[in-house]
Amino acid sequence: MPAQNPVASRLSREVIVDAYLRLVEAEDNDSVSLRRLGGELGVDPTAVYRHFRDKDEILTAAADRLLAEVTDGVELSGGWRDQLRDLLLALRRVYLVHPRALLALQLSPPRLENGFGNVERCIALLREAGVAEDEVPIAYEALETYTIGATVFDARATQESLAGWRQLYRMLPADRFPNLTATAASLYLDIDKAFRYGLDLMLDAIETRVRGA
Amino acid sequence: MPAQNPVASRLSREVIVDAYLRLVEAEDNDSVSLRRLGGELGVDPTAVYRHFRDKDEILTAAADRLLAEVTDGVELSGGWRDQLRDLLLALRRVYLVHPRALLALQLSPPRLENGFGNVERCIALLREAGVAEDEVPIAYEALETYTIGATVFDARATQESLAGWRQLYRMLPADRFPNLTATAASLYLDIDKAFRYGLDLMLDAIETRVRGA
DNA sequence: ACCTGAACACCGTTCAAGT
DNA sequence: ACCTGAACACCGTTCAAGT
Repeated sequence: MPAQNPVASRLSREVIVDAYLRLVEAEDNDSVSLRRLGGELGVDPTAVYRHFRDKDEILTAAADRLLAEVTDGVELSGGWRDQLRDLLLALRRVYLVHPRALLALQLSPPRLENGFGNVERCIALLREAGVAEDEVPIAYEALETYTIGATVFDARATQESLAGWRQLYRMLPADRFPNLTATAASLYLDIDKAFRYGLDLMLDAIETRVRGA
Repeated sequence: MPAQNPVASRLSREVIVDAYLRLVEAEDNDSVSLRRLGGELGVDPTAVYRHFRDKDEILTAAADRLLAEVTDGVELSGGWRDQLRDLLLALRRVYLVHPRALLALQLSPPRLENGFGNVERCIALLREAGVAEDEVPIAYEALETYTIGATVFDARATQESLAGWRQLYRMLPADRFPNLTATAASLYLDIDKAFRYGLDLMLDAIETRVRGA
């Protein structure tokens, strides 16, 4: 029985993705560099190029893993409306924590993996709701783009930046901005609530449409 | 009459912002570096630091100028619904062309400038519509976040990336993804139309609520 | 008062060399 | 087959020096 080479196969796609997710979670820093990733792995910064074509491919692999958790972590019950709502809120939760990795998905669709369960589910629920067949794609797109777009935008915000806007609006000349100055103090107090408000608007309107049909 | 120093005051905040917007418009490149900006201005790359604290402040100044154009470029007519719709579509148009500069606004609200007209207008229209006073802020937030978030997300997409997702979804195993494979060919054919669909859902629901009140 | 230019501390990525 | 390490071509930003 020959001695195992202790250096052989220390790295793998899985180990690299693990380390990457550990780093983004540990630091609220904006970005994880390959040099930091190499440090975390105890390996030369360029070693990961033996397993991934470029940095984007690492983000993509990480995102696929995260997306698979969306449907795993949520058990759906109730009518199509509640299920659709819970699914999109679960999607938001994942995007809130890892906006950067998940945004990488947009530009390079991953090959053949496991993160598509939530999309299948969403479309199935829209059909179940009775949305007209030719409206299903566009309705899905609207819900998806709202959820992802608004969430990635919200993920960038900080309490300071939100308070900064409130204060700026409050200080504006009241004669030229009567509505804005009056509303300023109530803005951006709960961005999650605002997201849910908008989602419910969309679901309300869909419900009304399928009832009328 | 003393000779003017030909070098004096070649640079100004305005000239720098002009050059910056010229560059982002000319190139579909991802980012404009300060070295390229210096080249465009015929000046050392670090000269702009005499007029702006950092790169973000340049983006912010550019964004403020763009926002002012939102209300300038659009003449509003009709009821609150049409006006609100036109205003948000005009906001989308500006964000589609300059997503990066406008995103800089989110984190550092500009001092005392002229880009807030559209916000004042939106809130005024929601009041005019008859939205309950305590719902106005959250309704505004939902509409704003949808418009900006979805648009910044859409601005990143390319015809190739959209086609890539269509094809990926189409190739998935039909037994595990019956709805997704069936819908795949109809997805992402017109993302502007999808945005308008979602916006109309929201406006429909608001209309229904204020009628019921 | 404003611009220059060297320098600093970073990036992602390539590629010949090691083992 | 996989990792190393020097190198390349970039970044944003600082700061002493020029005029």
